[in-house]
Amino acid sequence: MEFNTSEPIYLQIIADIKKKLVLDEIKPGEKLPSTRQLALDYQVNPNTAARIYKEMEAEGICLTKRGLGTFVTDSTELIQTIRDEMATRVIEHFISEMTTLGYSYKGMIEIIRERENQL
Amino acid sequence: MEFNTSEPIYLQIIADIKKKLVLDEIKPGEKLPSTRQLALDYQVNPNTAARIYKEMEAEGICLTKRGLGTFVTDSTELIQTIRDEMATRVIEHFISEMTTLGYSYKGMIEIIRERENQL
Amino acid sequence: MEFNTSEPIYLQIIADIKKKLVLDEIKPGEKLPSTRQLALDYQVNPNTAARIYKEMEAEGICLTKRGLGTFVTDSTELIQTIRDEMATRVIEHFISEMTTLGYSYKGMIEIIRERENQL
Amino acid sequence: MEFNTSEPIYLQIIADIKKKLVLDEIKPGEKLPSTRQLALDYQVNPNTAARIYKEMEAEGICLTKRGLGTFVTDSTELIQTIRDEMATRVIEHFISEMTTLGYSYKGMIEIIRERENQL
DNA sequence: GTGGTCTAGACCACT
DNA sequence: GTGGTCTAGACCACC
Repeated sequence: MEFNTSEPIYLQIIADIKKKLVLDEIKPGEKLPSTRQLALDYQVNPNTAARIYKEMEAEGICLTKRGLGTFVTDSTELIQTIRDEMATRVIEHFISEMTTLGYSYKGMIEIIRERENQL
Repeated sequence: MEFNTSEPIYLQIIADIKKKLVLDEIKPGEKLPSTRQLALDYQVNPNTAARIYKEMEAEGICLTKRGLGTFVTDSTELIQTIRDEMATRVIEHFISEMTTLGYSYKGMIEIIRERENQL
Repeated sequence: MEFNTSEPIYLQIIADIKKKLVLDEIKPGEKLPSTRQLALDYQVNPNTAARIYKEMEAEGICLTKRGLGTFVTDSTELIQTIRDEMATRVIEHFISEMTTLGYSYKGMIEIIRERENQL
Repeated sequence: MEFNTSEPIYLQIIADIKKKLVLDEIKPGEKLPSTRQLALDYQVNPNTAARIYKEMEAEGICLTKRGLGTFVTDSTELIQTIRDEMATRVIEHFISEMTTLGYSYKGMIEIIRERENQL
């Protein structure tokens, strides 16, 4: 995985893990790799890996069981909520940007249709 | 203008100026306020204001004439290009994100329509 | 290092670093000194040092990894490209100037030979 | 004439006039345009035009006769000297730059020959 | 420890 | 008056 230099690495990795969750590549309740393994997987500092689980735990996405490891939440509702939150953020950002660029809602829809036809 | 604490002030101001450019509130070839004036307008340090114009000049959006001031490029083509580039980047980002979140093009259009009706 | 008063210090330092790069005194992918260290090395303000790396990053010569430091690009191709671009610029400038001064290509070669013999 | 934004306009114009002198487009002893006319010719501020003649006078290239105007020196020797000085500066700059880029004298000659053949 | 940003204030060259 | 550069020193996020 390549990192964008402008956004914090740990946030990029969290976003990556969330995507996997949402796309069901990681199943609810599944065990996540250890921080050491995570550090190896993403080629980052173990401190950074630890921070990632800490942040995700604070968000309720995963929880750490002492001596067992870190597990994804088994609440499918929470996963759905995450998905919705992510989508809402993406959409609001999109509409706000396009509006300042002078696009109407109609124009946005049109341009998405165009893209679809280009496939 | 209020600043978001997470994004650098100078980038927020650049984005603001670009918006004005794209929305034709600033005309091609027009003189921009002096760095000192810009600093007063946005309540920032003159140094930060200078940085803004330097950055924009590097992007080709404006050019400075020694002792005279800073001027927006008079190339309407370039302005149009900037607008198109901005739009393209926004759209591609949107589609890529929404696709990984499991949305179809149809779904995206639908959700935009919903937003429109909520206004 | 002594600075020429007419050219900005930060540009002189950038030129110095580029020279080292081109002459292979700095290897591709190598870590550059921290901004604070660079400031000490060249006896300039840390701010000026930071500006140097920022400028070089904009040129694609180096890239910074957050919290780790600044690294020279590991692309030997890019370094070669930089070298070629620098050489091309220098040569074209030379030929154009000498031509307007009334020199022929033969005359240019002759004068370089003379200089060589003066060593 | 287009101006380079990084070098002072008055120096660029002086260089331009010197070229004309060296290329014999301006003859020794010839009357130069008035500062007002010069300002119009180059589309610059009259202050800048005045500065140009002042600087050139300091270099001995021209002299102002009260009520008559500004005249180029009629010393062909001086013009030759100017030509030589310009050439020397250009050559030294070239050799120093190419040397730091790792070129030998032989290499420089070769590359000039190549350029000649490309014509 | 690393770079990124910002403020404050100074000096300079150019128009 | 205009931008360009530089110093000094502060705070922050990141690794």
